[in-house]
Amino acid sequence: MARVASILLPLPLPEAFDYAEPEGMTLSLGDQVVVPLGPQRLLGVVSALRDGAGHNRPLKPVMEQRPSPPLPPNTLAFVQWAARYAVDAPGQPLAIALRGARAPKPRAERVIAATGQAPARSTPARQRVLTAATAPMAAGVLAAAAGVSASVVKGLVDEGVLEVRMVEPPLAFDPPDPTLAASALNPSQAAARQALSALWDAGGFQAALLDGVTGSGKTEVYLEAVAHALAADPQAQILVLLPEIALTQAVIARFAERFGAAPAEWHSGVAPPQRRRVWEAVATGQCRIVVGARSALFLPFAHLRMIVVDEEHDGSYKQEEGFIYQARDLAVVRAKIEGALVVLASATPSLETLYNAETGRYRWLKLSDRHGAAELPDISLIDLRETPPEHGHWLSPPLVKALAETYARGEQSLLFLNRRGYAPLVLCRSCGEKLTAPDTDSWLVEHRYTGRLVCHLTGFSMKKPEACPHCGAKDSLVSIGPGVERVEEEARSLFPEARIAVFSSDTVFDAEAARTLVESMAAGEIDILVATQAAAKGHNFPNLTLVGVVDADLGLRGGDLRAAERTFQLLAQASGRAGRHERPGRALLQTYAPEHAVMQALKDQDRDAFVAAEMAAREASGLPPFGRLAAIIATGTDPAALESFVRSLAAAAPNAEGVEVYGPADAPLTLIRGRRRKRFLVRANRNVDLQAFLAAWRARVRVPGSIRMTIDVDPYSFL
DNA sequence: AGCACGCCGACT
DNA sequence: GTCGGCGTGCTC
Repeated sequence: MARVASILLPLPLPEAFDYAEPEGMTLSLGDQVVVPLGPQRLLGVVSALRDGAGHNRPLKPVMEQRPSPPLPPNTLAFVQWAARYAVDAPGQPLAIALRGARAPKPRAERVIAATGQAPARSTPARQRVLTAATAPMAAGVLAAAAGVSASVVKGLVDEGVLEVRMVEPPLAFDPPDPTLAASALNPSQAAARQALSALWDAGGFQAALLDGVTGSGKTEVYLEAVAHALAADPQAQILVLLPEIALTQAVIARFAERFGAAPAEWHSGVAPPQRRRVWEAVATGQCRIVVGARSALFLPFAHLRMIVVDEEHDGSYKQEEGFIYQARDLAVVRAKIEGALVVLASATPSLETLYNAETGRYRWLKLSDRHGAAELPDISLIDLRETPPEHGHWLSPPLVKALAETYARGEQSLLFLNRRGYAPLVLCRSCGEKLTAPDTDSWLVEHRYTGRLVCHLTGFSMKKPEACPHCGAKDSLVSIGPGVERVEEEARSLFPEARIAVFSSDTVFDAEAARTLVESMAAGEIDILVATQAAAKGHNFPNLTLVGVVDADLGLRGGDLRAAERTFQLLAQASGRAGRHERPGRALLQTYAPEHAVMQALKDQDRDAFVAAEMAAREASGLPPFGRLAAIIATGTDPAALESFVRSLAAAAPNAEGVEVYGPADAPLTLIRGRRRKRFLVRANRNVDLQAFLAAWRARVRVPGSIRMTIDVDPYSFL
């Protein structure tokens, strides 16, 4: 009797589909297979095998068993766990896990090599080519190295002096050498490294919080912990997660320097053939270290022993679209499944992580010393009610004075404002209309560099109109509020001689541009840098001694659960940029609410006070980490259909002890891309199986085709 | 996710 | 009178 194979497909299907194992094929769990689905052929993974006796309907056979490495059992288990956690179809995380397996294989490369034969006629150009052709290389590279045109190279190939070879790209990664270049650690770092090594030696699942202020040298500590693991277990694989791609290059360079071999890189910018190479090397255990963004968590590690989540508090770990997950939380789960050590590192840990550290679930390792001679900056608050900026300006007199002093001393300043563009809002003086994107009710942001109005939510953009599109009044549009471009304009008018640059995702759109700007800042070629949060983290500017936060209250106005926490983290990071070397730094925060607990805690550099106040508030209302949240968002183009759906959804909510359902309510962003949006918020006690509740609820309703429903477990965005 | 089937507007 | 818009539903 033929066997039945359950095949998990990378599609939003509710379950695995069954296929027949054909004659002459022997499948194993995790095998990559190609199966028919309707008219298409799809790559899937064997998730179960059983005897075919008693099957009740004819099954299509598996078409092909791929020779590629199988998905390891732990990875499959993790994919299934993640799907249940997110209350989504297992095919969603599987699609992420197979992203490398589905990429095309790296193609053989054409290279040119010398044959040893001498040319019949030698010319200076030909001579230069032969001198340059020391090793096989691509034709274009050779021509460029010799400073000749492609035709010289081609002529030599035709004559047989050079030949074309096809070279298979290397699949293997160079092994890291843990003994190579150990960092010198200060006593505090050495103690933390010791503790991490001890946890690793203890074996099995272990979790630690590596908690140290900016500049305390967390990276060296985890590098040495990685070295310990690599040396102790020659099979051990290590994953380092970073919140954004911009940081990967710097971390990869550190690893390459420390271990003499570059680790594998994994994020959305990696080319497909390279992904395939990484995927297979990770699945076979050949690749030892991966540095990547959140999706690297779904790589098919054969023998994962350690995961580092750097900047664990960073909101970028929350994936908000498609398959919705929090990579930091799933990293802990993956470590549990693998029996590995997970290290969460941050200068401003999330309240969730601090809670776990306080309750002893995570080992809490504190780094106290700031590296070298650097001291923490002096932080003071500027009360904008007492010393407001001039009308239409955004820099208050005390901040302007500090900028002038810093500039006069030949030192650098950073003006931090977490707002792209010139002005966040454009309105008509004549009719009062706020300009919004079509089919969306979020404001259009004015960008002066490009002369356009941009919707930051949908990417819609238009040329700034001459007249109000609503009432037709001419020259009536006014720009309200500041963005980085406007602050730059103001700084230029105050300091016309100063070298001023803007660092935002509009001026720095890729890793290369970021590196160039960071280097020129580090080299002292910029006096005043105006930056969004793109520049708040990770970089080290020795001559930066003043950080001015233009609008410290910005984050507090959002009114969502983590507003205070995020503001504290962001401002602590931004002000931590100042004075990281010999010179003392200072940070000035412009605020209308200097008495707010967040501002006071920042001024006193008292993280513990902030955390204690915030924890007490969360505990009193049963919010995370003391309770759990989920959001349900329903969208639809037809308001009446949406309304009737959310009514039926509300009516279907199961009754459960320790669970409250709020809603339906209009989402703060009522309209996006022509779809109206409604939200429910679910709050549950920690001991409630929130996923089971949500799954049961969803099973009770039929979602009409015109309505889209999204479940967001542990939401970070409340829009 | 594809892809097909199926009912309502502007064209040869 | 058709070609085609994408709304709805199914794929082991």
